[in-house]
Amino acid sequence: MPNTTKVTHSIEIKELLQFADRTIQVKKGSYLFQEGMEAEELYLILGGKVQISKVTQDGRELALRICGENDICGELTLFTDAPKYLLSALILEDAKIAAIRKDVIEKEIFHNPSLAFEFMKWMSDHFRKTQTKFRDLVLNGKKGALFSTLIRMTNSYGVHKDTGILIDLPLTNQELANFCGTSRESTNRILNDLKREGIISIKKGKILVHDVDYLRQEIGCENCPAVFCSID
Amino acid sequence: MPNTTKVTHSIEIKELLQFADRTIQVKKGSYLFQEGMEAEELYLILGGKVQISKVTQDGRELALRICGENDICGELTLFTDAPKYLLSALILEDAKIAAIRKDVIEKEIFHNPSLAFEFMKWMSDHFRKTQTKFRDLVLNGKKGALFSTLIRMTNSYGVHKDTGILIDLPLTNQELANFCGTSRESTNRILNDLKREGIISIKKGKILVHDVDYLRQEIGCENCPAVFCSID
DNA sequence: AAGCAGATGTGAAGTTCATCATATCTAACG
DNA sequence: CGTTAGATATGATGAACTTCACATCTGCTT
Repeated sequence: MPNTTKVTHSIEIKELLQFADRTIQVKKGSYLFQEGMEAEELYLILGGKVQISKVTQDGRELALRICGENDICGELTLFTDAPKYLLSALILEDAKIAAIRKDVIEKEIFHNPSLAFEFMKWMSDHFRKTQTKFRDLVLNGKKGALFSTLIRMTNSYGVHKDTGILIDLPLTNQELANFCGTSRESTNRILNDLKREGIISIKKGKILVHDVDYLRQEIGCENCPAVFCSID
Repeated sequence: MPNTTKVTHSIEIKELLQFADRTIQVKKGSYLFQEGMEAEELYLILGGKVQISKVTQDGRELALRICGENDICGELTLFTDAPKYLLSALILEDAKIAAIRKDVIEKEIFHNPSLAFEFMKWMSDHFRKTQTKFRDLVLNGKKGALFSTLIRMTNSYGVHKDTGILIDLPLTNQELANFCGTSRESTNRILNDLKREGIISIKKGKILVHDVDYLRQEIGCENCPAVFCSID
């Protein structure tokens, strides 16, 4: 029975699009969904940026991901009868988004092995990203949390320049702090240390990382493939 | 096309057993697999306990899960061509374990929609557990990390007694600390505070939690279903 | 019963981080 | 161009946590 032939699968995750119910345009600053809202759809981002985060009872915010083109969000309640979103999705940049009904996706996955396979692969990759990210946060202190976040952002939204990698997203200190579970002030101090050491520089709210290797080394990065080391 | 009929699925995750290559007995103290080993199988625990953890370059250990009967481990490299285990699996209690070849599982999932569905459901649940656990670690400091770990252990391995819930696992301070990313000393101090306040007591290396609600309240627990709040 | 190894308990000192306070910078707008 | 709101920068203070050191306890072995 065991057979080493590789299973081949011919579709990609963005082909979920064909099961979309509708496509929507959402403006920067609004929410695609919020914690506690009835969860009946999951979303495929066609353009723009969406930040997924969790708000605590005492008003702090933990940012988890920034999704861009071809990312999926709102997937957490699939395969359960949990009726409500667990996280909130804030639009960071005007976005075009396909909405896919949960029941349709579940049914489709049941009948379409290629889609099921591709979706599982996505979940698996997504799990690894999340786990390694949190591992960095827990094991390397607040500095490590920030370094890890910066590295991931270079992998997801980095643009290569002569002098380093530009993270092509406008980010305030507070927004970065939300990804790290730190205070705005701590984030600011660490960023300034990095500036003084020439590791990064900041222009117009965007961070240019001159020396990613320094950041990697400081958190004992094991150079896992970039697909598992991203912020999306 | 959209149809609200609930998809029904008739198998459970333990039916993976039918695809097992072999069943093995593993002794306490040995490793089922270790980081960096060639990963060709995933495992279904039939009995005993297995702790999954990550060892850092500087020798610290972050414990992630304790798996018991009907749990799956070694699943992280499924659906990728990553050839090596990313974590280590230490046997805490003599275990009986079914080994299932990755290529067999991938193929089977491709051809068996019920299995695929059930496996996805497992992955989805597992993701939620992991994410909420880490959220607790990051948002509520080391004390919150320990409280969260204790709560999860009562859900996974708790036995109800007159005076509270007994976590039926022998755990040293160091082992608990490894789950929280803290030092042994900090864990010890927090545990002693809890003892003095009558929240817990410890007998023969096992923790009896008298007041789970106190722990829940301190970390702003949102009372999610126990299936998402466990340590396995 | 004595001895030993591993686990627990706890003070003291140092580091990391959050919080509060306040000053400065920057971009947008009349 | 001056005003203003929001963002950044930085000192000071205290809380949280780690580290080191050492004492004590506990269960196991001979």
